[in-house]
Order: sequence, then C-alpha cells, then structure tokens
Amino acid sequence: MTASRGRAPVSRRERPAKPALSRDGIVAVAVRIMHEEGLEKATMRRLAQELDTGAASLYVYVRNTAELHGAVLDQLLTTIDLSPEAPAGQWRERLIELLGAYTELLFTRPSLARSALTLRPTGPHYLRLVDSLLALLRAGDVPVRQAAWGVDLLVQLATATAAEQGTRKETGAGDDLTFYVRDVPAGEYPDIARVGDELISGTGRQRGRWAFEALIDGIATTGTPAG
Amino acid sequence: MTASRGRAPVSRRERPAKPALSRDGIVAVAVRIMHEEGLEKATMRRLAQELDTGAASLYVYVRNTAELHGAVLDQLLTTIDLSPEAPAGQWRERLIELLGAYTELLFTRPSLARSALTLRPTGPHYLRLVDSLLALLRAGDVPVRQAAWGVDLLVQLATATAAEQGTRKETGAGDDLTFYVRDVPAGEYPDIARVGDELISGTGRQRGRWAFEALIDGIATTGTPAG
DNA sequence: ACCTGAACACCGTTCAAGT
DNA sequence: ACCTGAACACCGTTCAAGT
Repeated sequence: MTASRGRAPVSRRERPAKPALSRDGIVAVAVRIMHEEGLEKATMRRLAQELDTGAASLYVYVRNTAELHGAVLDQLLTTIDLSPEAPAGQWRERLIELLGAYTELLFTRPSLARSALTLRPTGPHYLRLVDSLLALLRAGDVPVRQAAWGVDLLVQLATATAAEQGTRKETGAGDDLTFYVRDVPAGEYPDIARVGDELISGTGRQRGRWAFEALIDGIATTGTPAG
Repeated sequence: MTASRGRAPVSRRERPAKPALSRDGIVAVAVRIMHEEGLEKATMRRLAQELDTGAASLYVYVRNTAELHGAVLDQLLTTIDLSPEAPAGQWRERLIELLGAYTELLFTRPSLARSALTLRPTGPHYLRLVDSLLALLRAGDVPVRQAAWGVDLLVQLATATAAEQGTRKETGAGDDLTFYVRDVPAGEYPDIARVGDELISGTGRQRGRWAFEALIDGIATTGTPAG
C-alpha cells in the first residue's frame, strides 16, 4: 500500500521497457515460436534474441534445452480437457478419446513429439493426464499393476505415433512405404508379399484407433508376473 | 583372368593408398564410429575426416544424414539371427524373442533408436525382419489385416522403448521418475497415489516382456474395422 | 544474484570450381 | 562423373567479467 508515489514503474525513457526475464516468459516465447514455426526454431539463441538478451542469460532459468521442451509440452497440455467424467461403461471410449487428443496435440508438432519421447515429462499437467488415464483404467477394473505398467505404454504409443507420422508428413518420406510393399520381391519376402496391400490399408485414423483398442485390450487382459 | 600383369594396383608411391570412396565404405566407417563412440559422433564431417576427404564428397553416395542412418541400421540388423523356425505352438515365444533381440540391439545405441523412430527403414535386412515377424503372426493364425497393422506396432514399441530407456540410461534422467511417484501430492493426483510404487515396479526386462505380451495379445484378439 | 559478450567446439548442406 | 574447399547459416553450453 506504500505505492509508487508519482514515479511510473517503467524505465526512465518512454521506449518500450525491456521486460524482466523469467522462466514463464521464456517458455511463453518458446510456445509462440513453436506454434508459428515449429519447436525446432525455438533454439536458445533465437529465444534470447526475441527476449533481447544473450543466450547465456537463459541458463539462469532453464537447465538446458531438454528441460525447456518439457516445460513447453506441459504448457501445451493445458489445452486438453480432462474434465468430462466417463459415463458408466464408457471408460474405454473415453480412454481412446483422451489418448487421441494427446496424439493429435503432438501430431501437429512433430519436433515436440520427438522430444517428448526421450523426456519423461513431470510437469503438473502431464501428471494430470496420467492421473486421468489411470482413473479410466480403474473404472475398467484393470488390475492395478497392469494399469500402472500400461499407462506408460499408452502414452508411449501416442507419442511415438505422433513422432513417426508427424515427421513423415513433414519430410514427405511416407510415400516410400506405398512403393516398397509393391516392389518387394515375392520370392525373397513371401510373408510381406502375402499380406500385400494390407500393410498400407486403412486411414491413419482407423489404424490409430485400432492400435489403441488393441493395446488397451492387451493391457486389460494380460497378467503381469507376480511380485 | 587377364590379371594385373606386374603393376601393383596401388598408388604410385608406397604411402597407404587413399581408398576410393563408396557407399559401403562410408557406411562401414559410420558403423565403426557408432560402435566406438555412438552414432551421434558419426557426423558427415567426421566421416569425411576419417575418409580423408571433404564432407561434400559424401553427398555423391548418400542423400543425407537420415539415409545414412537407415543404412547403418540395416547393417546392424545383419547380426540378428532369423533362421530358427518356431516349433509348433511356439510362435508367441519366438516372436517375443525376436522383438527382444531387436530391442536389445537398439538399446545400446540410443541415438540409432531415435533415428529409427522417424526413419521407416526399407533396407533388405529390415524387410527380412518384418517378413519373419509376419510369418510368426501367421503361424499364430492372426488375421491378415491384424498382422499387417500389428507388425508396425510391434516394431514401433521395440524402437520407442529402446529410444526412451536407452536415452535415459545415457543422460541419467531416469531417476526423476523414482522420485516423482513418491513426491506427488496424493490430494491432487489421487490415482497416481493409488497405484503408487507399481508405477516403477518390476525390472526393465519384466516390463518389456509384459509389454510385448500385452501388445501381441491385443493384436491377435482385437478386430479391425471391415473394409 | 543476475546478466552479458565472447569463445569453444561443433553441425548439415550447397555451390562454384576444378579434374 | 567425381571430388573439393569454402561458404552459408546455423547450433548448445560455458566462462570470465561486469553490475
């Protein structure tokens, strides 16, 4: 309450004051650049440039690039709506929906997906997501250890799918596959020849949905070793 | 048979002749460096240096770094023994064994695993592996579309697991997890608190094996959409 | 404590010029 | 066709020196 009598809390001259650095500020700029140009452009040097400072200054607030990417992921996770309770008997549907939302989120940010794969995120919003997934598995009466081990698998599938598909969409490397299944010599690879076009059948959505269904089924029904 | 009469096929002076560049030669050096120091050291510049040339010269033989990594992976895949036929009724065991061998191969080369994840390999030895996996799924009477869609998933799980675990082993970032499951406030994340230590229970091997079992079960029993 | 410029030790890829 | 040096356009991180 002993306020700033008279003197404005801005810098001496009228020029736009250089805002103080902060972890949140750095992350916010990284998120913006990611949306506009992709995470790979949100380098330490670029961030520093946008914040009108030197790259070295950022290291006061973030340990390294990996940690920064973790913070960006957690920020992005705020956009996933975790609130809907699954109606009774609908846990499977809701689980697939949630995993689909997470996949889609990463799908349009392939470089974030690639980072997330080697990150083991620990941010609050990531923990919220994991907690929600566990709640749904519990609603489905999945034994506790299977749920605990399985939740990792589900998230990994989502992340890896996004990293893989998203990157290929980016580099246009996907068409190789369409080619190779047809060009494969049937004599040398009889089983590839046998399944033929099934290797590339279905839409990305259909395959993604089926993948989650299959993995959830396996998690729910396959017993873990005792211990 | 019109052999090199008299003149030795080496360079004029006795100095070690600079061997001609070739795609195989480049890949061989990359494989050696990967074994000795990790794939991340096998950069274009380093390769060129070892081959006593400029980095630009390599681009005559490989399109880019991604393609080079694909060739390295295929080379490494020659070490997996695909020959054993699965005894009747043992397809599941053999499938897990094969996937385990692939995982282990990548596990000690995390940077290769990370590359493989976004690569969609098409080398002959990779196709052999896929063919073998498909043969085993056929031996298990898995419907053809489920096998075709599932084989991708199995390979992805192996690759992602290796990339994730291997990297953490490398950077020592894994211990975070051990911490966070205990430090998580039970009030905010009730389901994480409920499963508690199960989130980190079991050895890497046990979890890996269970993951493959669960996914194989799901692939074998979950129907794909008609079409 | 926070911030900085400069340095260290690198990258992948392209290109004009040579042979 | 193959090979090259040099250039272009970058990286992450550390460190001594300032405030």
